[in-house]
Amino acid sequence: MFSLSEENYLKSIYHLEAIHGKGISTNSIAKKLETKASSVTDMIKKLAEKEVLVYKKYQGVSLTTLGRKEATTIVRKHRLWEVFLVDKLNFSWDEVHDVAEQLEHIKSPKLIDELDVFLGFPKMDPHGDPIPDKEGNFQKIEKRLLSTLEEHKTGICVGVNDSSSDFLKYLDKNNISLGQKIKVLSKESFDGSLTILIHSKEITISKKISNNIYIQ
Amino acid sequence: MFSLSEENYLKSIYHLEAIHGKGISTNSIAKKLETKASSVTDMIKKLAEKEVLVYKKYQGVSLTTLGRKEATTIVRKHRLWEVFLVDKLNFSWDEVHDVAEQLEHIKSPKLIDELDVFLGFPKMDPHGDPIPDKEGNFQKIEKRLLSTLEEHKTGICVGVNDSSSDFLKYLDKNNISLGQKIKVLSKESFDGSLTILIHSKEITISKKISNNIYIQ
DNA sequence: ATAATTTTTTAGATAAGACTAAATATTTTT
DNA sequence: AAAAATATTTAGTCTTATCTAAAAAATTAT
Repeated sequence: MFSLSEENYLKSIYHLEAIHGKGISTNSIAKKLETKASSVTDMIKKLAEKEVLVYKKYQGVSLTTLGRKEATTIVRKHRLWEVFLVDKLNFSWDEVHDVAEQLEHIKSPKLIDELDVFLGFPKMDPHGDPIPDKEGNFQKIEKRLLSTLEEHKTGICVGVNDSSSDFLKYLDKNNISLGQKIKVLSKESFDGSLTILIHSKEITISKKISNNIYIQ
Repeated sequence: MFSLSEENYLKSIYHLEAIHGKGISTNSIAKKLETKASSVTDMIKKLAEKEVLVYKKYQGVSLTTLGRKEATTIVRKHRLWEVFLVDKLNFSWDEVHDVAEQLEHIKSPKLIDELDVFLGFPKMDPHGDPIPDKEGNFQKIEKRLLSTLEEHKTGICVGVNDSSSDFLKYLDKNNISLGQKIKVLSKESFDGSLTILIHSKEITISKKISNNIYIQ
């Protein structure tokens, strides 16, 4: 059984491994969890004893199979709760994160599997992220950043890279949502900003924005 | 904002006040929470500083209006989640308590009010206990213990006094559920056991059982 | 009303998890 | 390859919530 804190470490390391591969540094974990590197060292030692990750002084950490399984379960719970909040309780996609962050720590295998049934085994959460099934498997969808799309080409928004309320509200304001067609009209080479066509309206978005939108 | 531990103290004191009135003893709180009296003293001081209860050394404690409001909210959350688990996720009434005990601590006013809407503003939880509304009001239902019913009289089961899985499973096994008609055929004066008619079947139940069933 | 018992509080200790500051490794720069 | 900069770990402290053991107050019994 893992504490709330341990679960949050596992989840963060899992997400960091998805981006950077094995060998996650103490500092990057500290940044992600908004804590201090010294706290991370302490916790890492504890988690290594529980055999959910491998740790060698001054080298990064890597999840074991056991650790990855545990982390996947937490991610599954988080994303299923997000679907519940949006589909059943009228939450918008920018309101779900903080609540799901709490709900993901509820311990009850029956709860989460019945929730999955109740929701109709959804494959995606409201931000386009895949939901692992009971066994921890999920489909990896093809996607690329909007910022990599060439001029005059069109893509369909399939996900976001940042689930903060601020960013999602910005997207809402500009009518950018999942399934939305986006055409790149022009690219400014100086700052990487894009002028795009969305809902037959032209808008210009910064590189930072286009770096957080996934298309297909 | 209250910690998980503080919330559990508030809830226990609230339930104890409902039975014994104001002035709850350190020891009774300790028993209810399965902790030590010394721990209770510590926590009581803390809660008194937060003005959710009144505490005077060597005298019991009483909730303030603020404290009662906070406790009512926790009870509301607990009971709404129980309804959700039974109505939507196929839990039986003996499986909900432990999970609801976790869910009641999730912090999000929107979550609980939307859940209330989603469930259709239920007035009762699966054990027949009333659910406080958004303002903290709930209807107090008339009820008495089955053990107080006279011989040859009939009542309808409207609640239970113990929500432990063991007790509820016993009731299931004997076809005793909410709304069920129960007729007392005879009362054994020696040990208080009752022979009752339920579902046109005669069964004998101990005093301890009849002391945990509410009828109307 | 005094003794015995029970209840409650105090004092001091412990564990989890976080922090600061200092020490030690490692990496990067020059 | 030494110096500078960065990253990581260690050592010691703090907070929250708990515990045990002992002291103090209140209650009950004689």
